[in-house]
Amino acid sequence: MNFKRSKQRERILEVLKETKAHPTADWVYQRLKPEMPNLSLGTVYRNLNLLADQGKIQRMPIGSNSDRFDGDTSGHYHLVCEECGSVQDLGLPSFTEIDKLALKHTKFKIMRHHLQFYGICENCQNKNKNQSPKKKER
Amino acid sequence: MNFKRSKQRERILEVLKETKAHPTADWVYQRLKPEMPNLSLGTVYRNLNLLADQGKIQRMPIGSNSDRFDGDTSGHYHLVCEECGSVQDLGLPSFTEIDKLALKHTKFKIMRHHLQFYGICENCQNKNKNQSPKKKER
DNA sequence: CTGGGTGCAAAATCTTTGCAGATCC
DNA sequence: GGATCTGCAAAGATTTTGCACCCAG
Repeated sequence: MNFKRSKQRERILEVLKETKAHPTADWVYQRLKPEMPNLSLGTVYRNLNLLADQGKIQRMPIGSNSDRFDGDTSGHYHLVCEECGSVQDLGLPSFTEIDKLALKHTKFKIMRHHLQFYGICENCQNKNKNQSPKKKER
Repeated sequence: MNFKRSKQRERILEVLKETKAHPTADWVYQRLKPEMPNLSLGTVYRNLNLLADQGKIQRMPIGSNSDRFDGDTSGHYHLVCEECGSVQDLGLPSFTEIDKLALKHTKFKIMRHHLQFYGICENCQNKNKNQSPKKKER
């Protein structure tokens, strides 16, 4: 494939690099819509997929309703709040030894791993002191 | 909630306990359709969600197009083939210490974690010796 | 000029849901 | 008998795609 540059793709990548929000396609779309009124959601999807295939961003398997993407491609893990669905980075580097350890237990050709922690974020912990729990994130 | 038993729910749970396929809702539906011709996909979804909420099965965050479920709720990790999309269990118990380690790095209230390895399964490794790679599992 | 990229809208997937009738206790 | 479940079909939500036009190289 011979890629050309496009303003849209460049901005999408920039937005992902700038934020810590681990956004969905629609979040990126809403974020860019004001400055690019003609932007279409289809374009956002196409470029997110393209960038992920090129390894410039990461698709995140957190099991939420919609795909999320991370502009930080360094090895790191994620905290997923089961109350509000938010995602944060864990300040802990990826354990590269895990792949080697797993290799010993399978004939699978392991390339990488993803690790997510599930729980309740600080914000929701405080909220719940006064309120009853709600919300169900699939 | 006051749950009643239903033939459908029982069979759905049994099917999940019996298989190693980490199936999708549709897989379960197709599997049961012959013996329960009136079964509807909506019922399968409802019961999978119910069983997952009750902790009798696990919803798997592997980032595939459709949700997958695991009837094995013991702590264990998964191997996801990026070629064919199949999922296998890794013969390695869950590292419970990981949660404690992560706790030290965040105020997040961590309840559990999920770990997936991505790569190429044995089957696809052999196939690729003669063929060109194909397929793209989102 | 020409092949990739975009916008738009339609289509494709996957999942949930409202409702009437069936089932469980 | 009454709450819970199911089947069915319609609706929702998310993501992909066909096509005509646009733009980078």
